[in-house]
Amino acid sequence: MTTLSLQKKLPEKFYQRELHKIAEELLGKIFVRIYDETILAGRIVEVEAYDGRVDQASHSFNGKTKRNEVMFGGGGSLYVYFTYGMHFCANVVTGKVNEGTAILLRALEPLEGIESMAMNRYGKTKISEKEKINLANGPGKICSAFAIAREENGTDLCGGEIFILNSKKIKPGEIAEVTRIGIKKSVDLPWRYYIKNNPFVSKK
DNA sequence: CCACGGATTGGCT
DNA sequence: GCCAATCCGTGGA
Repeated sequence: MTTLSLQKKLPEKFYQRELHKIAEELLGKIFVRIYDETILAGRIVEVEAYDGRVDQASHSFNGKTKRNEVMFGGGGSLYVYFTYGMHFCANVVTGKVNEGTAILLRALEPLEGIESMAMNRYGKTKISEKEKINLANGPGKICSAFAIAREENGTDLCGGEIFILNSKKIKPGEIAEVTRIGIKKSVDLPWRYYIKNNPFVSKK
């Protein structure tokens, strides 16, 4: 193992704070899933914030439904949804109960369990550098590589086999704050955050 | 009840 | 750069 084991798991309190503060702090942290006795891990390099109180692009904007109820459950769990008939996307739920805020994981830099992630996504263990770049540089790709699907919706990030490890904060100057991708509403909110010059970011 | 379209991806032009 | 693939939650009738 690497230095991963020296890092601490982020506690519930980390998630029960202000959405955008958490979004920026999530950059650089390590998203981990223990899956089939293998450690899968990637550094978070790109996220997007969604706030149903003011943001029409958020799934939670029109209030609680069966689909989005996890988003209203308070910080510290994983909100997974199915879209375009074929992809899953994973969000870190933030804030207080009934707030309806979450952070979409948009890109990870693969760190551990790369062969296992490659098998999940490409059906093979040996991949090229180009395939490694493409392993988790998109919200649907993350879920494919980490085998995250409907069953993982609502997973507690503080008590199970999916969690986030702490790491040094990324300096403000290293963080880009730009508009979000793939939405039709609230398109001008600069709520996409990524680590500047990181090759694993989905789109510059 | 039914039609619409989406927080995407990858392949083809 | 454009568009098909492929479900199903959601909202309007």
